[in-house]
Amino acid sequence: MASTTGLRARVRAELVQEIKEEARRQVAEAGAPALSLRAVARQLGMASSAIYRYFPSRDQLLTALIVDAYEAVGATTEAADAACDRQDFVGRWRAGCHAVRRWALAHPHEYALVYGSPIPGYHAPEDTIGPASRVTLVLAYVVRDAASAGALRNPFLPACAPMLSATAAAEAQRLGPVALQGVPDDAIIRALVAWSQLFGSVSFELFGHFVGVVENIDALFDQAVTD
Amino acid sequence: MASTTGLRARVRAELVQEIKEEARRQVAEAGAPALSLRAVARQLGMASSAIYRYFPSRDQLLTALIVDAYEAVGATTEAADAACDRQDFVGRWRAGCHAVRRWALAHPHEYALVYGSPIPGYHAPEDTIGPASRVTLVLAYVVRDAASAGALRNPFLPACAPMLSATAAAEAQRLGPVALQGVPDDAIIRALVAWSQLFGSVSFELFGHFVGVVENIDALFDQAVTD
DNA sequence: CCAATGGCAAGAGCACCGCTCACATAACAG
DNA sequence: CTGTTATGTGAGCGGTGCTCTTGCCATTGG
Repeated sequence: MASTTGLRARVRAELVQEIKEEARRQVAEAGAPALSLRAVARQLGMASSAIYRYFPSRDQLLTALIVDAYEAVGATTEAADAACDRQDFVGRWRAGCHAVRRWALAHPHEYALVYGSPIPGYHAPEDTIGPASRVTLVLAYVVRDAASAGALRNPFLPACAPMLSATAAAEAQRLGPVALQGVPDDAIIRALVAWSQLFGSVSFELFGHFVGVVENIDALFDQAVTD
Repeated sequence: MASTTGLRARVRAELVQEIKEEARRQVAEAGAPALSLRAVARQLGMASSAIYRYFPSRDQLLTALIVDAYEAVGATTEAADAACDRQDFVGRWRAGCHAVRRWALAHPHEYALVYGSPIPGYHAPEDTIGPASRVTLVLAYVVRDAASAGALRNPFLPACAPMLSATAAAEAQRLGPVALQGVPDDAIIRALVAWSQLFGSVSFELFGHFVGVVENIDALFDQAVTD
């Protein structure tokens, strides 16, 4: 059992990897719409039709890239969080947010792939929601840990909060059964707001609706919104 | 002088309008990438090459649609703001935000066109920045009016604020020379954060990163972030 | 009132795209 | 060794954006 499977399966896996690498290179260079199966095949020195032995369609290839991108940003965010003092909740939160932003600036096209406009006819298969929630879970755990440590500031939420509680609980349930147990509803909502704000500013920065400011914006944002 | 220009120019303008309408229909139906000049020409009963008499390229057609979309969302936002009591700053702010969100939900593909991932090789020409700032200006004016009326809450910004002041002033200058005169820097920054948060949550909702909650999220968001 | 100019539509054509299919070929299982 | 199965090939279909030549016909100048 020198090889986990036959030789054939191994070279196949390698080729799948090569195709994805070349495709990722093209996406990083010219964006997702410019990804061409024929160009990938040309670059790899094979017939264009051979690609279809490994990916049944262009969309499936893109899906694979999307999953990889989710995993990549999730991994860097987890790493940034793991490098922090576990009790420094503010630091962990900021580290996570900055990791997301840094990754986005380093891989703008891949960021657009996962957090930009979706492919028009595209519906995400189930394989993507797991990797997609990795980065979300990092921040959710920070909030949970802070809550369980009693480090969350007093709520200053207005009167409309009660009607939100039910939906907040449902949202927490969807995110992950154990992610947000025992976290006050208002904290969940504030975290949700902060979470969408993070990706809003990153998108604005990346897509050119901003000019400068943003490093400061990001540094300010978490300090103003979470605790 | 029954016609502003010759008859020829008028029928030309009509045809330009027809092309844009059909193109907008296609974009609204299947998204920007699915826009096909040939399909537009087919629908209009003309040869595909004839389109190029009116739009030099597919990108130019898309640019025209982008400008129109900016104007549309800007107009509805302005209308929503104009319908409010001028002194009800919270109400004006909320009305503006909800107008943006309502328009986005009604025209998801056009929203993606202007606030989603940019076309990869695309650089916005100058014609777009004017219409683009219409909706921004509405909210900026609300902040300015609230500031001049002294209705802004006390700042609760942390120590990093000073270094932001210069960039905030520059940002305000860029936005429009008269838009944010006399507004405290910290208010500008909070407005900027709120502004990106608005589009962040709208994008999340539209692009499927949310499930429910969002109506409440939006109602909550402005109440928590501005005054 | 006629003729010339120039905007306009049409169609063929180029290079590219995603994708399919029939066919050769190589590696595997028995 | 033989049959099966997975893999690579090339032609081909219909689609795309875009260019170019050709010819029509309305507007305009004389």
